[in-house]
Amino acid sequence: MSLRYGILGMLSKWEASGYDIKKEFDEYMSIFWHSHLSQIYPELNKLEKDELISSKLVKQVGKPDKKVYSITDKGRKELMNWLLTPPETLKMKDTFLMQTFFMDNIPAEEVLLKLRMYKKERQQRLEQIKIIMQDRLNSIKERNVMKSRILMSSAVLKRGIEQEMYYLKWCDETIELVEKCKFLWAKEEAARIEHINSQSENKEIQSTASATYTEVEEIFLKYFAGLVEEEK
Amino acid sequence: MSLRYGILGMLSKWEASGYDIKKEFDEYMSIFWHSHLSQIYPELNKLEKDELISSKLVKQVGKPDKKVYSITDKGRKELMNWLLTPPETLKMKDTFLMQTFFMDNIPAEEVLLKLRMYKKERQQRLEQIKIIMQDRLNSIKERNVMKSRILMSSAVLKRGIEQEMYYLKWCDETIELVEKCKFLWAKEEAARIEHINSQSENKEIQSTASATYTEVEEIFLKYFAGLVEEEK
DNA sequence: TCAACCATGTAATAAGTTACATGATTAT
DNA sequence: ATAATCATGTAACTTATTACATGGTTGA
Repeated sequence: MSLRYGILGMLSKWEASGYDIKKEFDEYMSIFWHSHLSQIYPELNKLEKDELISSKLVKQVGKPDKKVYSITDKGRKELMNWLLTPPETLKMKDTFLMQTFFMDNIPAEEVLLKLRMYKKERQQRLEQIKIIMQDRLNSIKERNVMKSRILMSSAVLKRGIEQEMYYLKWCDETIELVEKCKFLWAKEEAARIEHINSQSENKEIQSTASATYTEVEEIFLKYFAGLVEEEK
Repeated sequence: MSLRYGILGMLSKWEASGYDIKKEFDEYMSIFWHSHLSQIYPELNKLEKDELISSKLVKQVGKPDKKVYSITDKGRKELMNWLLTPPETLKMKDTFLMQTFFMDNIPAEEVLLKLRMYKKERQQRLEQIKIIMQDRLNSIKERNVMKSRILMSSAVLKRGIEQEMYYLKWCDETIELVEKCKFLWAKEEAARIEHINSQSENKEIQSTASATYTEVEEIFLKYFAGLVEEEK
């Protein structure tokens, strides 16, 4: 349902074609939403049928013609109505974090490799979004205008940048954690091999399979510093 | 596709029923994923048909019987394979941020109301997740064990807490920003009314419709402090 | 010349959500 | 009494993704 309002909101700012809207979803709006063209085009047709938007054909030179949509009064009312409605719960689908959650199943070196690769991905994304922000801030300064619209979209932009910044920071801290604790994988692997070689005394072996918390307490507390309330 | 591996990964840690898995998705795993029972049950059947997991019926007293699933060797191999695979791109669907992006369309007081309400929601979620973390950390300390499994799930937990903490901080800062800048809404509203009353000189009116950047520069720079690189 | 961009769509499939169905137990 | 928890599923529907289809222009 929200895609509908994402498009409607977008058209409350500027007139745009389906293609334009997709670009906005990929750039600025990618902080909170994403969508495919094959979903946007049918949705635009539905919105037009419901008379929340209207279209006009614009002929272009050197480029294919395009259908430019604008919001109607009815559409504006519908948008305002939705804005006063409680939001749907946040839906996160973070496959990388899911993999991380289960990464004890692969060797420590592979874990480090994955974390470093992902860090690069986040870093690139942060650079992208920082460029968008600099451009925006410069344009506001140059034109010397400030509107509630600019204010609210800037707030969202800030959230987007922070999200990336802190994800990146987490990557760094987690790489450090795994580097300091990779002996855990070696210990567990050794215990597994021992377990195969002598299956008779498996109870004794299981107790040596894991390290004690005391061995990593300092590293662990440093990793969680600032998040845990100190108990007295 | 990832739900499949979420379940498989879950079963690489403990044996569980569909109902148990759902609880884990709602609690610990909610940091990176969510799923309904009506999606989990069919997926479990598929996984069993593919021989990645196996089930046994466990009779219970005072409770309905349950089907407890465990991962097979084939399943463990499939999981490891997936773990070495690049993750799908992060998919965020944040309806609240979407609304925020378009909130210039509703009065400033409504914006503040929405921000304050959402802040409470995030706050409650943070409290929940902090309790989960405290329980986890205490149990590790008590039992005095440390395994790579605990390490990796703790890393994910940290990310979850940070996410909530910084979202909450953003709510606070954005509430402050809107409070300081709510005169923008009043100004734009006044200009709109003037525009209706005298449609002849609309060009002149549009120039007074928005405030200048200079009027809010100090507030704006404070809001973005730490995110923007200073230009010399 | 080959990829990328502009531009709009449909069709098939996959994934996710809500509603329906059943039924026992436990806590308020 | 009534709601919540435990437990497993199916059916209908909505949403999202990938593949297919078309075709001109621009830049490397």
